[in-house]
Amino acid sequence: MTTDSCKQPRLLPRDRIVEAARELFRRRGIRGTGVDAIADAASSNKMTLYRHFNSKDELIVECLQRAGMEMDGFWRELEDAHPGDGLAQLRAWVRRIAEHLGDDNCHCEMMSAAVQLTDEDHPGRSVIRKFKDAQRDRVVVLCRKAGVANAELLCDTLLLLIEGARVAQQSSGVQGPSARFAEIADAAILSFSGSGAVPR
Amino acid sequence: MTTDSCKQPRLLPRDRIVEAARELFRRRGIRGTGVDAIADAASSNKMTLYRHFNSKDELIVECLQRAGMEMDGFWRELEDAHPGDGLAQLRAWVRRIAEHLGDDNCHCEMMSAAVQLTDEDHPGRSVIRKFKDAQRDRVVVLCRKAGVANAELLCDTLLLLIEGARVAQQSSGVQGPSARFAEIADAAILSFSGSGAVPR
DNA sequence: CGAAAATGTTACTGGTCGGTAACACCGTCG
DNA sequence: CGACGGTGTTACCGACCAGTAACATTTTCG
Repeated sequence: MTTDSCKQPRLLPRDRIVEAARELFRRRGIRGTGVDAIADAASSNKMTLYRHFNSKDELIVECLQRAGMEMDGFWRELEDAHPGDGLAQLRAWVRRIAEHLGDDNCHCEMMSAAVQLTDEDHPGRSVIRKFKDAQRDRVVVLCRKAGVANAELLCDTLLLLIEGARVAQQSSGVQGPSARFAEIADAAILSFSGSGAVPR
Repeated sequence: MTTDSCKQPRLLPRDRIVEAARELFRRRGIRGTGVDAIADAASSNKMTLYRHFNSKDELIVECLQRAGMEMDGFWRELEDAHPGDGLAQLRAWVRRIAEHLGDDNCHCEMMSAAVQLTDEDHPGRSVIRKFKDAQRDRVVVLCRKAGVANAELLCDTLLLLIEGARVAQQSSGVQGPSARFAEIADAAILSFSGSGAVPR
């Protein structure tokens, strides 16, 4: 009856709960999702949930950490596909983000959580903060490897464009400004790398 | 006791309620703010609230509409300050957004609501959508007036950068990528207007 | 003034929330 | 076999939620 996605392959209850929570948080929002609904969607129950997590907030933290780990794997794939080539990795990064923009899971858990976790002291906020800082470091290194003149500026430009594309999709739909994200981001990369070590 | 901001000048109860709601929505989130808290903050009570609004959702809609009207006034100021000069209006727009980025009220009510109103059919979503569409139309007209070659592309670039700056501030704080928003947006305007009908 | 409208007060409903207690079930391993 | 750890079930708690009813009070205005 429930729209599940992780019951068949008999994952451990803990993993089913986390994945069910992530999906529900995406669809209904964090505050709009009750622990009962999470336990149901995970084909488990509230008691098992609270045996693994002392509170809903702890579960939220785990969800964010897992999302961060998935992104880490994502970056590793890029490095494997274009080893040492910062420019190619940047381009591939932009392309894959653009591809996922329309998905139901568009990898915007961090962004959504950052907006929904209004409490400044929520434990999830430090997870978001650390992830974003690490992401920024990674991207700026790629920009340097790509040989662009002002690596920090291109880095922040891309980060703003990406976050903007994700949130603009929530506001204006897929036909809004985010539809041209790939085009815009590519142009940014080109303009920065073109003025430095110019390709072709 | 309560951190009010609109009780002294004895506004109408309806206006006090809307303004109190907007402030609480900003600080605690929409789902995290109860109607009792809104009525209290407005130095009013739940009954008067429900005499003016049939539901909390109606109040949310009114808050979004009022936020949109404030932005309209904002645009009118820009037109008055730089009549007919699209390029100057674009620049002033970017500058003022950058100035407000650090504020507690950074004019991101629409964006926050777009993320928090997870229900696709929530009446507030159409308000957001209409506002964003109108904003896009306005900006693209300004870009054309500014004489840039690809007005639509500069328009969407700026819109993505702005939304990105606002949400990046939630994720990474004021010292994150959004700190360089003005610099980045100015560079975008320059690169577009410089390559088309070049000034000077 | 006096009536009518708007506002305030209290108390209540039915539902949901996060979180817990007590107990039953079930597979694993000794 | 029996003990045990992980899991499921039911019921419950106090707090909060959106929304309403009945009544008292204040404000507005003819």
